[in-house]
Amino acid sequence: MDEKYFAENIEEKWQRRWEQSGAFEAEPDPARAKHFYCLEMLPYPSGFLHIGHVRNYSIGDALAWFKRLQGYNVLHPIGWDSFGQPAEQAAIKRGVMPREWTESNIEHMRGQFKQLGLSFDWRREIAAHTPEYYKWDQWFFLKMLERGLAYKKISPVNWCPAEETVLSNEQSSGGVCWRCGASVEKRDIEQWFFRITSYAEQLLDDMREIEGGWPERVLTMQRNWIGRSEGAYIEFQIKDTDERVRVFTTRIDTIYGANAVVVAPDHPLIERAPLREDVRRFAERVRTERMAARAPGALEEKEGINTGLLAVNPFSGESVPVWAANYVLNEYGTGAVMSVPAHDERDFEFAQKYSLPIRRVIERISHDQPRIAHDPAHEDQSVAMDQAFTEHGILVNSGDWSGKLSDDAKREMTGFAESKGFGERAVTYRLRDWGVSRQRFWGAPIPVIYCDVCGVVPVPESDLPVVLPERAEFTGAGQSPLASVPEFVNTTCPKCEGPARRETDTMDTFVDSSWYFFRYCDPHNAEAPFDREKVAYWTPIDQYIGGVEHAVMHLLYMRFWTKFMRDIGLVSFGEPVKKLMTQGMVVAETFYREGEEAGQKIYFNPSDVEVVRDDKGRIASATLIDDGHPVTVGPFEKMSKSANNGVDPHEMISAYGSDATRMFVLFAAPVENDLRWQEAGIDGALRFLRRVYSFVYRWRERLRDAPKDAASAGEFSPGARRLRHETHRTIERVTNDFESLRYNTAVAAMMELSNALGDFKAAPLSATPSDLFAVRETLESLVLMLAPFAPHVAEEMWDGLGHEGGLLQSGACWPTFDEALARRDEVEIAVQVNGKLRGRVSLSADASEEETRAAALNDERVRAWTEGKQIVKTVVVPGRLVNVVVR
RNA sequence: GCCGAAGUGGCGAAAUCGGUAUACGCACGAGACUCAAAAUCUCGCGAGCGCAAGCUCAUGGGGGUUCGAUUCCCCCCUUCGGCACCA
Repeated sequence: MDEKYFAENIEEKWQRRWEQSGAFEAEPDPARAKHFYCLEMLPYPSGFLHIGHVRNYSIGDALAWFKRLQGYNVLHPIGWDSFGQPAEQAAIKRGVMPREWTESNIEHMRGQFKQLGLSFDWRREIAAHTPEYYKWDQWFFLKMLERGLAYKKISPVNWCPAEETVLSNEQSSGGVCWRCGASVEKRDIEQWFFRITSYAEQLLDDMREIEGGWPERVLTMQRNWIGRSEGAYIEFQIKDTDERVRVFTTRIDTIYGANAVVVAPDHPLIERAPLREDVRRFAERVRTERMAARAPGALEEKEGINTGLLAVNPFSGESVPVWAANYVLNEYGTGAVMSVPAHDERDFEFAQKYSLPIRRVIERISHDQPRIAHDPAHEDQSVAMDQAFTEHGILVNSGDWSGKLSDDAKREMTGFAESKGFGERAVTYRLRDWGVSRQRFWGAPIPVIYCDVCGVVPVPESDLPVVLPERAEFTGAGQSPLASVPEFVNTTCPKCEGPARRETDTMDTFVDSSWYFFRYCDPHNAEAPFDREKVAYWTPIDQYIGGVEHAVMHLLYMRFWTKFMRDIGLVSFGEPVKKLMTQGMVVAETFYREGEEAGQKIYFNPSDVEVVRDDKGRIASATLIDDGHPVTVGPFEKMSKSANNGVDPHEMISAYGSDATRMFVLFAAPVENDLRWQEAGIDGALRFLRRVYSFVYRWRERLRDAPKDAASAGEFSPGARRLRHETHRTIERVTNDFESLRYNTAVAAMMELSNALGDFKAAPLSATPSDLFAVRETLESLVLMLAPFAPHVAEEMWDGLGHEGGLLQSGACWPTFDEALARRDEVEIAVQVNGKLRGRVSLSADASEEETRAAALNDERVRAWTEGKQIVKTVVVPGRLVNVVVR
C-alpha cells in the first residue's frame, strides 16, 4: 500500500487480478441457496459511453457487489443491443459497413466498461447482431408463427416520395425527410405483427404479481397504455345503403345525445361509400399529416368534414350526419365513434368548432332538488353549456330510459341492444399489435420465404439462422438494402424446391431485448435458446435497472415475451422481473459550433464554457474560453440517446479515477431523479476516498495488535464508545439504504462516519487496545461498505488492513451491526409552543411520555413563552418533540 | 393533445410514518501549516432585523385540513419522460 492514493496506480492492477481470479464469474450452484440476478438494461453500442451509462451500470454494479458481500451467488452479465438504425445511417453517410461500425463501437465501449471496473461476468457477453444470437430471434419468430401470434397485415409507413424509401419516425421528424427535406407521405404496405393484444388481459392481471417490486408510476403507465375499457359496440345503419357503422362506446347511457357519427379518415366506410371528392382529399391529407406529426402538440386542432352520409341512431331512430375527423383513430376500437358533445370533452370541442348541436342527456344527481325525469322544457333542445359534463348522473331526454342512473342505464341499454341485435357488450384495448417489420438491413432477417406456388413458407428450423449478407448497397434511397442483394433474396422453396424469394424485412430491435436476459444464463448454447435448468436457477431477474424512458414499450414487450415463453413451455413463470428500478434521465448540456462540413458539429467540454442563465435556469448565452479569447458557442442541446452528443466520461475517469467517478455519480442525486450533469463536486468524492485511504494507511501497522474481540479489549473511553456507536449506526443506515437503492444517502452516511473517525482523538502510537479495537472495527466496516461504490480502492485498503487474496476470496462479508450499540442513549427533544420551535431538552432515550412533558414544560425558554398563558393541551411525540398549545 | 413524474440555500441534495427544514457534499469566506503554492487540517456559511440574547420570513405560486404540512387535499405555473419505426 502506497502512502498516497492515486487511482491510476491501483485500478488497472485490481482489474487484472479480478480477471485472473474470475472474481465475477458465476455458475449455477444448487448448494448455494442464496442467488441473485442483477441486470442493467442492454446498452446500444453507440460508440462511446455517456454519463447516463456510467450511472446505470454503477447502480447495478454497486448492488451486485453488495449482494456478493452478503454471500449471494450473483449473476451480473452484459451484452450489446447491436442491431438498429444508427449503424445503417453510418453506412449511408460514410460508407462503413454496419457490422464494422458496430463491432468497432462495441470494442471501444467494452474497453470503457472495463476501465470503469464493472463487475461483469464477461464470459457471458452477447451481441444481438451475431448469427448465434439472432438465430434464436428467428426461432422465436417461427414459434410465434406456429402459434398464430405472428401474422401479416397492411399497415402504414412513412414514405419519402423523392427517394422512394421507407423512413423511421425519427428520420421523418417535422414531417420532412431527414436527407432530402421532401414532405413525408404515408404508404400502406404489408408488414409482420405480433399479436400482443391477445395477452392484454394477462398483462394487466399479472401486474398484481409485481406490485410492490415495480414503481407504481410504471405500472400506471402500462395500465394506461394497455387502456382496457368496458363498453359496447353499437351499429348505426347508414341511410339509403346496406352499410352499417359499428361504433364503440363506454357511455351507451349518453346515446340519446349523439349528434353525429364520426369515423377515422382511414375508416373502410370512406373507401366504400360514394363520396364527394373533397371528402376523399381531406381523408388523404389527414392520414399523411398524422404519419408525420407525432411531436408534442400534434393534432392540436381537431379537424373534420361532413361526408354527407346519414346514420340512424338505433335507440332514438334519429338520423345524424356522418363526419370524418382527425381525432378518431382507426387503430382504436372500431375506428368510429358516436359524438356526444354534451358529455365528452373531445366531442364538445369538435361540436363547438363546427357548430353542431349539443344536447344534454345526463344531469348531475341532486339530492336537495330532485328533478323531473321527463322535463318537457328540455326535450330536443340544444342547451347552452360551457363545457362537457363527463360524470355519471341521471338520464334525461332519453326516451324510456330517462330517469335512470348512468350505471343502471349502461347495463340495461346494452342488454336491450343485444336483444334487438344491433349491439353487444365489448371490452376494447388501446394496446395495438406489435409491428415488427422493418424495411431495413441492420436487423435479424425475418425467416420467411415467398413461393409463387406454396405462398408464405416458414424457413425450416434446421436452416436457421438466415444470415445477413456481409455487404450491400447503402444509398438511403429506394428499397431496403437487403432487397438489392440477389444472393440473399433468391432461394428455393423449402416445400416444393422451386424458385422463391426471401422476406427482406428485418425485425424490430425490441425483439432482441425482449428475451436477452434468458440467453445470459446460457449464452453460447448452439442447440437451443438456452438450457431450461440453467434458466430455472437464475431467473426471474431479481433486480432490473434502466432508464424510465423504457417504462412502457421495452418492459411491456419483455413481459409479453416471457408469457409467450411460458406458454410454449420454456419457463415456468410469466413475469420476468421481480424488482424494477427506473433511473432518471441524465441531461447534460452540450455545446457545439457548426463545423466546416455540412452537418458537422464540433463539441466543447462543458467545463471550458462559461454559461449565463436566465431566471428559469435556461441558457441565455455561452462563451467558450479559448486561449483567453472568448468565442460564443451554440446552439446548445440536451443529451439524447440517439444523437451521439453526450459528454464522454473518459476524461473524467482519467482525471479522477473510476472509483471517484462512480461514487460521485451515485452520490450526486437519488437514482430515480433526473440529473442535470455537472462535473463540479466530483472533487468531494475523491477527497473522501483519499481521507479514508490515509486513515487506513496511518493505522494499519498498529491495528495488527488490536484485540480480536470487544470483550478482551478492556474499558472503552467515551470517545471510543461514541465512535463505536457511529460505526454501528452507519452500518444500519447504509444496509437499509442499499436494500432500497438509496445510494446518495448511503454515501453521505459513510462520509459522516469518516468525519467521526477524524474527530476521534486517539493517535496510533498512544492508542489503547480498546481504541485500536474501535478504530479497526470502524475502518474495516467502512472499507467493506465502500467496496460496492469504489471497489478498486476498497480492495487496496482491505489488502492494506492485512487481508490476503482480495475481498471476494478472503471471506470478507458485509458488516453487521449491534442494535444496542446503534441505538442512542440520549435524545434531544424539540419543544414547540403553538407549533413554533422554542427550546430543546436532552433526555434519556427511554424517558416516559410524562417525564418528557415535564422536562419540556420546565425548560426555561419554554416557560418564558407559556408564562401567564393558559395551556390548552400538550402533544408529546416520544423521542422527538413536544408541542405546547397555549391561549 | 393524451399518459406518467418532478420543483427545497449560490449549486447537487437531506428530512422515507404529518413532528427540530436545509444532514452530506460542492462553491465561497476566514484561519493554521508553508519561503511560496498545491495538498491537508480547523472554523463559518438560507434571507432579513439585532451589539447580543433572540425575533421574523422561507421548501414553485395561491387556497384548505391540522396542535403541527417539504410531506395530505384542491386550483394554477414551470420543467422533464413516453406516445407504438431512436433504443
